[in-house]
Amino acid sequence: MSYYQEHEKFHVAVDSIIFSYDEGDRELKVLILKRNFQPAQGNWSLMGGFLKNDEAVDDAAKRILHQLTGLSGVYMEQLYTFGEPDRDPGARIISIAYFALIKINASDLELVKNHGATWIPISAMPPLIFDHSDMVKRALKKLRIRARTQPIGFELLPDKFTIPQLQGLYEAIYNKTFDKRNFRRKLLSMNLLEKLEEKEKESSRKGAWYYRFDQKKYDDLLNRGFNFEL
Amino acid sequence: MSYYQEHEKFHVAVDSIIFSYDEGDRELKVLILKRNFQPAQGNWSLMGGFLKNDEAVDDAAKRILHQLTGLSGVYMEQLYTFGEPDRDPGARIISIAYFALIKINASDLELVKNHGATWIPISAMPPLIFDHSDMVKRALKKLRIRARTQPIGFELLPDKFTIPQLQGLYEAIYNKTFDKRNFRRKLLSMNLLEKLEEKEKESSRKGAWYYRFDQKKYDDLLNRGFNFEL
DNA sequence: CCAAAAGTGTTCATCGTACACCCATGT
DNA sequence: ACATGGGTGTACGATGAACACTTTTGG
Repeated sequence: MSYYQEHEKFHVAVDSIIFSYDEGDRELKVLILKRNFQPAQGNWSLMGGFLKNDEAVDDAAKRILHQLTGLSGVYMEQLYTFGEPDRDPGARIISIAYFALIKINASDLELVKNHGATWIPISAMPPLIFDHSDMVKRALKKLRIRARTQPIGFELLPDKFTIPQLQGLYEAIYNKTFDKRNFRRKLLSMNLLEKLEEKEKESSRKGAWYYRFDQKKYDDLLNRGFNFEL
Repeated sequence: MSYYQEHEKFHVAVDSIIFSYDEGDRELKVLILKRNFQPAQGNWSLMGGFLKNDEAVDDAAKRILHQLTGLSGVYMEQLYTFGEPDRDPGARIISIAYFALIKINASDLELVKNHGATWIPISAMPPLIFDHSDMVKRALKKLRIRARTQPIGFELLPDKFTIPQLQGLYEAIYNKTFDKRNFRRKLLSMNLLEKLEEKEKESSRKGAWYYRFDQKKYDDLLNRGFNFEL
């Protein structure tokens, strides 16, 4: 105790890179907002907040996401801790960055009104305050690794989705196109998707079958040493 | 500023998982020590220390490694930030964990004397204080991913090493054996190793050729989109 | 009947994996 | 001469990549 008290203490913040996929323009987007306090007031920023006493860091990240979006039960993962002494000119802040994957339809309404937040395509990010652009860059890199290695793409789509939708998502994440025959075969060969008896009819005459990600099957396969790999 | 001051501050520590490879018994080892202050005095712990004002977090990790081993210029990577409120019963401490890869010969002497530190095989880790066992577990997982994905195995070997030595290292990391013909072929086919005109004669009659990792070649290949993959 | 997106099979090159024998040398 | 670890080549199956046509249906 007395030993601990000899040492300095620091402000600890959590900043979140919130991703979503917009099926309209087939782009991966990040939620940013105009900062409403000093320093750097009025500039673009990630959503963040300060850690509280008796609050786990994971919980702080969830709380901050909930404040902005009203969402909970969302996929979140700790990304990296940014601790340069001068990263925030206002004060020394240690920032623990998280990234979140949300379904864009599920929110989209209150948040824009309440916080002046906007979805920006990753291809058109404006400069962000402090080291927030680095955070986005690192988050995107990690997302690309994760999406190839773990079935988290589904976190960015509605529960029911079609194979062409899923392919569009992956093409947005990696910014490249895939052969639709190979893509479909590979995914279906994993036996992780359940085909529904229902078609999506908005985006084509013929209609595309809906599928659903089957978490149980995935857990089973994991236990047998299966490795997701796209 | 005044905005920042409304918020609580926290002790921030850095804890390091220090790996090395012991060619004697072909085991991957972690450096742990008997904690010499309360709470949990006398129990096994990772090496750690507190972050200082005006010190970057990376620098704190380097400083703490240097204190214990006298080494610098070592491969270190941030692992994860542990922030449960009650992870340390003495006080609320946010701990940023790093892992380091060192060449065991390069140190091994002063540190054991000065700090009561010991190299323990990962297969025989005793219980550690607080969440330090989780840290080791997570570090090992990340090391396994890294070693397959980036040429960092060499950080655990002397500059000159033989293919059988390298294979022994990878077998220790993954706790499985590899076919020596396939292992050799795969590594040499990457064109990352420079063969030296010198043999290692300790461990066999015939002797094994020394090789050296060629950082320039690797950087060149990286620029051409090469991906290391074992 | 036409436009527009969904859906389907095959071929080929590449890569991972399994596997057994000879080589060099110190004692 | 023999024991010990170092070094080599081949065959087979699996996987990833390239590629073009048919199907459905609303207008």
